[in-house]
Amino acid sequence: MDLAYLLSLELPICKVSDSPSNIPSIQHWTSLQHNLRAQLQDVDDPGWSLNVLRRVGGLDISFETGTTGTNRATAVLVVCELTVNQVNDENEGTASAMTEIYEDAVDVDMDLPYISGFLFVREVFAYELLLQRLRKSAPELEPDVFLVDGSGVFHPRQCGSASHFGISNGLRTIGVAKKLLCFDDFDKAAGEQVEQHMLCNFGDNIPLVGSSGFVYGLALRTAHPAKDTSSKRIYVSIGNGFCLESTKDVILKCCDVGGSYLPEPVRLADLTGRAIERTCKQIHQMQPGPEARQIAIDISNLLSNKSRKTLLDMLEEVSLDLHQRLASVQPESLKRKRSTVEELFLPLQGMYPEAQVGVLLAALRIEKPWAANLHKECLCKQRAGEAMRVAL
DNA sequence: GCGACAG
DNA sequence: ATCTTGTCGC
Repeated sequence: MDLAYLLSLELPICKVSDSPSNIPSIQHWTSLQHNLRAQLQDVDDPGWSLNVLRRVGGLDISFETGTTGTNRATAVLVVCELTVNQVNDENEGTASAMTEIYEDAVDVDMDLPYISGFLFVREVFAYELLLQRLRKSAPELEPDVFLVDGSGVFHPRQCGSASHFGISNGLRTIGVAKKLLCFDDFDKAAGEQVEQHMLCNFGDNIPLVGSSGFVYGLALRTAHPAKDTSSKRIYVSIGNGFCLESTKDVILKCCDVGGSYLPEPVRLADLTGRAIERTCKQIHQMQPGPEARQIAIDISNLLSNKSRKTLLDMLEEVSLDLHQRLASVQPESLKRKRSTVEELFLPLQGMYPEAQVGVLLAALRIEKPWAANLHKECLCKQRAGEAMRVAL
């Protein structure tokens, strides 16, 4: 850890003029990582096998674009279910696919800067919130394993954010990084060795070995050469609850179902976060203020693609002033069955009476084709804004 | 001494 | 993480 680098970030928790020993948080975080590392489980849970894998979670955070100053972001949890296709046109035994069965997003406010080696400070709090919300609203959908955008044991103290999240919450986790992390035991030279090594076929991999001999993880080719000619690979590491071999097996299973080099649940969480951020940006141009993010996230969380489409059609059919408040729209003017208006429009109006019609239309236009079959409970049964806004 | 460092 | 531009492929 380079202290000059840390100080140059102007951490709000310490003054730039402080001497290195006066950075309590860094020391605290470091010892927390050492404590957690001692509890890390790097062998398979008893009874684990790839055959029992049913659900896989993906966690990712997307950042606000454009606006300077405030550092807001959207954290997303997606849960996918592994489905075995009955129809095997080839002689292979199991052709499988992954379907999104759960999706949740929360607004996060990042006060703290990103510091290499301490990613957990920024991200794990949001992941824990998403976990609590999952356990509260759909405990039966809890995944068998969580894929975390970041690394696990591939870390200077062998406790990256994936391990941190897994150990703290007693979960099986895997770290999925898109870039190599370099530190004293796995330095730039070791990293270059790995990057130069060609990985040609799906599943090809080389270990990430530190100068101490410790195996931090794998560089893994996860794209099929026919589909993706680029040399993109991911760097996977044990998070918690698996050995490295099983970690690799789970990742490969999540990768050969989609068209990306990213495991499907992580890819979908990423797409969802980006879609929400795009919508936030559009809303923000019409109506500056913090409520824009909340509306975009609520609409994404609470309404299925189908319900959003219905509401959009309903509101577009009647000519409305985009600047008028939602509360001023007469439900009687909407050309839809009374039950449809009661289930969709009235709850929406109750949630955002003050919002401009144009803002709601923008939020309803969010595109998430990958979630086409995702079912959401009807709006009137949901409680709006509950625990959705957090400040980290 | 300088730059680089998962997201 | 995000911005950018062009390029390749379906």
